[in-house]
Amino acid sequence: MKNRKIPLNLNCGLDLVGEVLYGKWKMRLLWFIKQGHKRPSELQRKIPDASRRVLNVQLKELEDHELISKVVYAVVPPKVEYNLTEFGESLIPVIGAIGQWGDSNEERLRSLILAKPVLNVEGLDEG
Amino acid sequence: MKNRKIPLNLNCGLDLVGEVLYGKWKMRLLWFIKQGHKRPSELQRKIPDASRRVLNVQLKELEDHELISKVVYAVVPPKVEYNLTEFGESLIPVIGAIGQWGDSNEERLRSLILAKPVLNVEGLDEG
DNA sequence: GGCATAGGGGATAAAATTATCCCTATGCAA
DNA sequence: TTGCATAGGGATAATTTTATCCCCTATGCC
Repeated sequence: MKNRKIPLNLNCGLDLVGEVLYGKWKMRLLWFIKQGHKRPSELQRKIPDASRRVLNVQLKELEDHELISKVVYAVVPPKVEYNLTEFGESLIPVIGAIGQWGDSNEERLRSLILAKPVLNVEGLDEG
Repeated sequence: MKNRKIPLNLNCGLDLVGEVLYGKWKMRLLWFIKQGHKRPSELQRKIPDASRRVLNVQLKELEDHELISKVVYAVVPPKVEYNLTEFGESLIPVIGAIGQWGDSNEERLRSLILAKPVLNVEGLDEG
């Protein structure tokens, strides 16, 4: 999301959404914040597969895109809270729809995704 | 989508959807196919920013994930048609919701995305 | 001083995704 | 014979996205 070599396509709604929602952890972040997990450390615990650093970066982008707002409390140790903006809230039903489709088709998706075309499997000599 | 070094996360619906829908042109491909643009050359004309090769690759993945089906006619010059499967059809409302959110917020999104933090602008010497 | 907490971020490496280049094949038209 | 339209794909380069490493802030407490 820095200086791009390849120009952005911002032709249609899908392009625009992609720019703010593409990002491995972004939808999950929005979702968990919506569920009340507002602090960075909580989010990290909710998404242990992502490093703290990565979550920070993606949170920053969500903030830049005005989907979430950040409150920094002047206390020690530091305390930070993220909240959905109204704009971000309006995206929740969309994310909900995506997640629900995934949940509804969980088994099928899982097997499709894990099904790799059989090739060069050791032990399957053809000679 | 080949041999991955980093293991897949398939924890929740969002992860699963991501695996089949992440891909710069995939949602657009599904959408255009739904609208009746079924042949590769038509799709290419609809999405001129993507190369023919790239569309082929993504179409193949959509096919592998059973969201579309492919019909090859034994004619010359070659003729191919893609159609949404029932599974792919079920995804259309979701894509519709995403695109609609983007369309509804087009102006705001466009300015947010294009708004880059001012830094090192030439002509703004600070000394 | 050393440690714990809670949060941040620069630099760089690694991985994944996209794009580019160039080749295949067929029949018809100029 | 070259050119065009149709469709497909291997190999590799370029770009973008994620991940890793390591260090930083500030305060209170033992």
